[in-house]
Amino acid sequence: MELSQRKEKILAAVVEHYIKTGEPVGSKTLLSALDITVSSATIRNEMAELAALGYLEQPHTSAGRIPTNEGYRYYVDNLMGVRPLDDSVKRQIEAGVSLKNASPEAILAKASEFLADMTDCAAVSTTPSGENATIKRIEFVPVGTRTGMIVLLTSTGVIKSKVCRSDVDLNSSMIEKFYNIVKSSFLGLPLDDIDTATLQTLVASMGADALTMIPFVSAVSELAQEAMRTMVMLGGQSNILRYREDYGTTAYELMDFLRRGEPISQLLANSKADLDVKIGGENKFKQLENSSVIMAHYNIDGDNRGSIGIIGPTRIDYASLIPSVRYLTDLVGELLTQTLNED
Amino acid sequence: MELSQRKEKILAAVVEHYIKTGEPVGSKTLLSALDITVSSATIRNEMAELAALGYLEQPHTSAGRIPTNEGYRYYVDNLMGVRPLDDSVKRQIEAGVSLKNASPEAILAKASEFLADMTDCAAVSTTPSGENATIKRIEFVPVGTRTGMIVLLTSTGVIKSKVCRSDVDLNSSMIEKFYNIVKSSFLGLPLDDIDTATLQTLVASMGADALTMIPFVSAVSELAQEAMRTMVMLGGQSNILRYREDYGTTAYELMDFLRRGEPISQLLANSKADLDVKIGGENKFKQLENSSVIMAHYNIDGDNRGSIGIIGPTRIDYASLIPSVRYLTDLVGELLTQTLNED
DNA sequence: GTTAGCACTCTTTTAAGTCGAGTGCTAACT
DNA sequence: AGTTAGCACTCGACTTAAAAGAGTGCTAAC
Repeated sequence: MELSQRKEKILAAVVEHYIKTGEPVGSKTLLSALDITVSSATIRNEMAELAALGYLEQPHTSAGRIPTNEGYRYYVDNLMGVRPLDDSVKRQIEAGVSLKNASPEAILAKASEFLADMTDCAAVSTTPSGENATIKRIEFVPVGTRTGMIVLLTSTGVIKSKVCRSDVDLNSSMIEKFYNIVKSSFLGLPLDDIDTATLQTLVASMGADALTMIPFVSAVSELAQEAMRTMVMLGGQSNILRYREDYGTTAYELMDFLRRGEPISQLLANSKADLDVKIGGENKFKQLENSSVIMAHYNIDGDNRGSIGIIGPTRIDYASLIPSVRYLTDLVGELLTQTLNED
Repeated sequence: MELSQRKEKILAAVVEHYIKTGEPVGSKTLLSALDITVSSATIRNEMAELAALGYLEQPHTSAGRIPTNEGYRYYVDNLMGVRPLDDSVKRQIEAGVSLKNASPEAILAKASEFLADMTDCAAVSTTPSGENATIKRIEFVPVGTRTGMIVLLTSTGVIKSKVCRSDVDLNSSMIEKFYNIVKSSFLGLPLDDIDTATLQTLVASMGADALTMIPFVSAVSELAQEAMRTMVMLGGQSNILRYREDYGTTAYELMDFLRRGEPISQLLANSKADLDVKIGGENKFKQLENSSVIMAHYNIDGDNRGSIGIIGPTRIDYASLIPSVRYLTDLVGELLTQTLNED
């Protein structure tokens, strides 16, 4: 659908004004905001046509126009000027995510917290997917006579630990056996290769040692499960209250939706594009009917590994927020790549 | 301040009715809720006196009475029947906090989440204070040619890890030296004994090895700092919206207050009593002017170690929530004690 | 194709009036 | 002295009416 240049100008102005004020915008307001030398009547005509095309709508007969989801979409796809980020903003973002020697979880948690503060939206991020991760290292740290702590380190830098309780007193030969099993059967193994079937054949192959080793092996398997699960980091839920009246659903429902990480991670994972903007109903979830999501993927070693995004009202400031999310996400990707390659 | 038995009965009825409905309660309503055989006029007289004493107040001239903070206080201290918990509730709580082989952090996070769901309030918990914790174990896990991961385990079950980057390539003698230092200088040491002064004397005593060992030692010190810092676990922020109109401050301010863990941990730490109820302005923080906090301490090995609490409107249901918080907190204490002693 | 003008629509604001819950007070009663 | 019925009074909540204001759509002229 091609629009005349003037229509585009008007649509852009409506979107931008509405984003800024939250008020329906009328023909006169538009006139002063626009550098076009036409009368308000002309603008009214144009707006009527834009409304007929589905880009604008009226809350009620005698109010100004507000963009429809399609209007926003057209604006984001064709009209929005993607001005490059200000250097000061860049530096601000850099300062916001830099964390020395931190774990991936900590970096991502910090990133969503910071992004939320910066954008006044709720922000989410997911930890790197465990899909292509392998087991890099497993350590056993004895703690008591029958207990020890197993520490698992993945190729994506995730570290998980778990207390493991043996059925008999520990001794050095057991520990040695455990390390042998680790070496022969776990190290370098993709996380998602560890399922009950492979575990069973492994246990079967251990013969007499099986009984004493089972707690260790199953602990490792549980750790692998945990390490594979992508976690959702949430930040700035309180910002939802900032634009309360813009979210169609009640603020409560939205917050509740965010709290359950599951749908969020689905939301973020479903998008294939490098940077994705979902406007209103474009999201599958009805709780997000009146919300927009701006999300980007970060890469580790060039591999698409996880996402960072913000959730705001549909009248979110796309033009300035999209570059910010993009920049921050790239930065986090670099940071994570760097952290992991130093290991 | 001693109140006549009838006044107490009336005060209790007002408090309980207001807690239940949120509406100011008048003399006639009270009459039917009370098993006293007096007229509404008598009740009015009594209520007027209770108001003069500062236990009740009127939102406006022609409305019923609501309790003042002093009224709630008197109710909580003298009137509230502390009926023992229902067995079904107990079992529910037990199911809510039980988590096998979990870290203290996970247990506490789960506990506040569960408590929030159960009480419809926001819930908080703090991780065990590092005050009396000692270093139980330190492990070095080599990961790259110059990097490794240091894992620190405290006597309170906290596990922290950090990447450590050496200035020169790692070799086994360095690692051995590190373990010697750990053994002689760190193991068993209280976390709060590790300050820059002791570190400096330690480094000084190492002579020629100082240079290569500094990254390791300082990583250990950072880990100790981290392990000592009590963390605040937050749950059920969205519940704040449930009683939005009851919180004097805006919901936003309150959520924002919760988000910064610092004041919360101060709040919880400041109370010395085993179980503490702070009503409205009794809290130092102005964001909590119209909120009540019910908090309890959990003990590990009989030692007061951390707190769990809920934050709700002043018209929170003290009588039934206090025992719940108490029970859950005790349970968590037992669980943590058990988890730690098994190690 | 553009524009001035104007009637029309619909929300928001303001004002006024009514209703009702609940009180405080007085005077009588036990 | 304590209790109670009765009643005037207060003040918010709700209803209705009217006025104001913003903005449109349409028509007719340019």
